Amino acid sequence: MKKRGDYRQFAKIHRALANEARLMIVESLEKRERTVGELTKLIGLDQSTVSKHLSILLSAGIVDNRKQANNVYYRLLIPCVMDMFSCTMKVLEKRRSL
Amino acid sequence: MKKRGDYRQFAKIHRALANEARLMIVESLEKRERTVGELTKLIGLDQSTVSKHLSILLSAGIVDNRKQANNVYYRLLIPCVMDMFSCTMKVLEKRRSL
DNA sequence: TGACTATTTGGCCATAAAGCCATATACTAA
DNA sequence: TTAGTATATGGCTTTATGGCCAAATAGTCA
Repeated sequence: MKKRGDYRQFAKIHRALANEARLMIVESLEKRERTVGELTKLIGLDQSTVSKHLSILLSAGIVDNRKQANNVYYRLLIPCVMDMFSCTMKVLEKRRSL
Repeated sequence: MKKRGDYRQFAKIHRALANEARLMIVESLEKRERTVGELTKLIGLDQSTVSKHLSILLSAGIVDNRKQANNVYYRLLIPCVMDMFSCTMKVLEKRRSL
């Protein structure tokens, strides 16, 4: 990690994960792909809001999508994102132990 | 990862890493602790700005500090944060390959 | 004590993020 | 074609973020 642009990209990816709703989305995509409608029901925010969250995850490169009939299915592109969560969890544990 | 509060905490940690300057700070702390002054020189932003970035990392539980004479030394509390970067890098690689 | 150094805090401004509603687009099915 | 369903986009408001400057605080050393 050297160039200025890399930092920018890294920051963008972390920013994409810096929101409760998007974390819920990513976690729910761990097992299988889901439609926007399913995710909207799951998250409980306005459909347009969920759509915007998805476009943020998409442009960060964390998810991918495919269109089928009326639905757009989103899937997790980078499984190691879930591993990041285990580190995040360590931060929480450490903090609790202080 | 189940409770609403967990998502909030996770988001907070990722938000702390969602900024170029803070990423530079974290990376520079990988090898050794550093003073605010050293970090300020390294980052090239106003010293007060760097101080605020440090307090964000601190309250996220990512770094820790100790005071010695006139200086405050910051150190990386959770080394696995660096591992997260390797996943972030994978996101970038995947995206470039599309 | 007073001057000096290092760091933090408060105030302000400009920009970005997150939410909703209303509307537009894309596709399906009759 | 028309109606219906699923998703995305534009506009708006509120709140958060990131930067700087100026001032406050904490510690050192004559």
